[in-house]
Parts: sequence; structure tokens; C-alpha cells
Amino acid sequence: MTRKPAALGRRANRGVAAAVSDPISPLEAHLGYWLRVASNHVDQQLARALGAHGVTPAEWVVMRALYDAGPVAPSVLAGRIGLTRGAVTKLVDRLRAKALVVRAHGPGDRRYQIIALTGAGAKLVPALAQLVDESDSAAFGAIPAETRATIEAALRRIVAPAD
Amino acid sequence: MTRKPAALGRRANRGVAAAVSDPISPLEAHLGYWLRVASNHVDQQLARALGAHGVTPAEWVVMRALYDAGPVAPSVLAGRIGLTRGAVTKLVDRLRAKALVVRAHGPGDRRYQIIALTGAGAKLVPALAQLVDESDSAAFGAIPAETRATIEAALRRIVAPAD
DNA sequence: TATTGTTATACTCTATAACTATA
DNA sequence: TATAGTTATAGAGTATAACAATA
Repeated sequence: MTRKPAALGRRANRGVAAAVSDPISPLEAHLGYWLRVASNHVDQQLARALGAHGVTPAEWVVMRALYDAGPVAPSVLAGRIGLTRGAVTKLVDRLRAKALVVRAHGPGDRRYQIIALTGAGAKLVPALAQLVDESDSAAFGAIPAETRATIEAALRRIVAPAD
Repeated sequence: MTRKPAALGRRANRGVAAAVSDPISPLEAHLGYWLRVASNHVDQQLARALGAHGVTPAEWVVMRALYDAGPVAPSVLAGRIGLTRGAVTKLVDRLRAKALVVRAHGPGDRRYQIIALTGAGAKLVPALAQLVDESDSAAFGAIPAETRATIEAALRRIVAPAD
């Protein structure tokens, strides 16, 4: 019979009145949609680039943050890059397995630990940074600098509305 | 001893010359970074809102696309929302388990299948659409409309540079 | 052989909550 | 009890590649 599925006649059923009273916004009308699509897109490109060095985007973020911060406690790191402590633990574990990061007890409060890049990790950061620069340029280079600044400002506001 | 980890003296070691010749761009300098952070942020908010109806953001995208497209083949759907066929199969499977979508054989080429919303699925879409509207407004409402348009245009270009 | 769709596998990324050790 | 960190669990999201059925 090839009976029509329930939704098949939807448009016709909604008719004129419904079409007016019930104007559903399209998928593409939401900025969140484009944000998700673009982010996935860009992230995958970055993953490919970093993959040559066996590092993932999230791992890169941890490494880059450590590079600037020096040895810090996991909780501090989590706060800086906006992740939970559990998420940081997992990323750090992976980086430790790759000998890019080390963990040690701090001298004072024994509950605290200290995370730091290893020599190999610190050495790798500039190389990775260049890949990230290139990836970012490839993705956004066509956008005028002024527009990029506008976008960055807007995205920052979204994440930290308190600022 | 509390020996310093390898990276501890990094800054001092790099010194003046290195600081000039080797200026690594900060994490926050990359638009890709903010895109990822903001996208995760917004996506989680949306997930919370849609979660009340047992639907995930990715599932919503499929439902919304079906709502407009009517019954279509999985491959067509995949093309429209920019996913692989495998990914679409998985999402559709989940939606079928929730009785929001049905799958049937098309009349012609037996390789083709047809995906369509069920009555329940079609009925749910407008309600979800409103949640998505609200979520999008909550996330981006503070951004001027003009800026939003600029951002959307830029993101579109990133995803489809061929356009 | 080429194409459609499914299945199997494998990863990333993230969160929540329970648990351990320390304070 | 409160805090730092870990561990366990869970689930979303995606991709790739091998496979079956059909053309």
C-alpha cells in the first residue's frame, strides 16, 4: 500500500490559518545552530592538524594554559579553562600517559597537587601553537579583522555574561 | 626537595631574545577557541531545555529538518544538515525508539528508504521550536541584531566557503 | 561496479556523583 | 564537616570503514 506516514500531509493539513498562526522559525534562523555547525567544523580541522602530534584540541587547551600558568593545581586549571575538575583529571591523565605533563604533590596542603608540563611538553607547545595559528587562519582568515573582533567580543559576552 | 618540574623555569629561560623571537599567541587569541567554548555553553543550555521533552539538540535538528522537508531519504537528510549517513542512521534510530520518527521503504528504488515524522513527532516540533527560540534568545538576546547578522553571515561562510 | 543504508568501532568531549585523603 | 582530587558512570556527538542489498 505504501501508506503515507503520519506527517506526510502535514503542510496541507496546516492550511492557511495554521500557516499564519503557527510560523515556526527555521533551523537556520538560530545563531546557536550556526555556532554548533561552525564549531564542529573548525574543531575537526584543528583535530586533524594536532593529530599529527598525537594531541587533541582539548589536550591542547590544557597544555597551552599550563605553558602560561606554570605549575598549578588542577582546580585552578579547571577554573581557567572552564571545565570541571573531573574533566581536567581525565585530560591530565591522558597527557601524563604521553609524558607531556607531570603531576606532583605541593609542599603545603597535602590535598593540593601540582600539574606542570614536562620538558617534552613545553617543547611541543610552540610547534602546536603554530599549527593552531594556521588552523585558525585557514578557518577565519577570510573574515575581516574588524568582524573577527566583533565576533570574539560577542562570544566572550555569551560565555561570561557577568563580565 | 620539591624539585621544580621542567617547565617551571620556562619564562626565565626564554629570556629577552626568546620572548621576542618566539611570541606564542595566547589561547584567547584564537577565534576557534571562543567558538568552541561558546558553542559548548549554548549547546548545553539547549540540551537542558530540550531535555524536558526527552530530545537532544542533534535529534532536534533532525526533527526540524524533517518537519520542513517532509518524508525524505536518509542521504538527503544527511546532506541537508551536514552529517554523514552513519550519523543520521544513529539519530533516526534513537528517534524511532521514541516513536517520533518512522522509516519506510520508498516505492521505487528499493535501496532508498524514507524517513518521516510520526504524528507525535510532528506535534512535538512546534513546542520544541519555541524552546529553541527561547534558548537562542537567552543566549544571544543581548547582542544587537545587526551584530548577530554579521556573526551568522561569517559562520555560514566558514562552513560553506564554496557559496 | 556503484550506490544506499546499516552496523561496528572508535574517539572526543563533557557532566554528575560517589569516593578517598586531607584538613 | 569541608575541600581537593580521583574514579566511575553516563551519554552526546561525530567519524570512518566494512558490509549487505539493490541497481
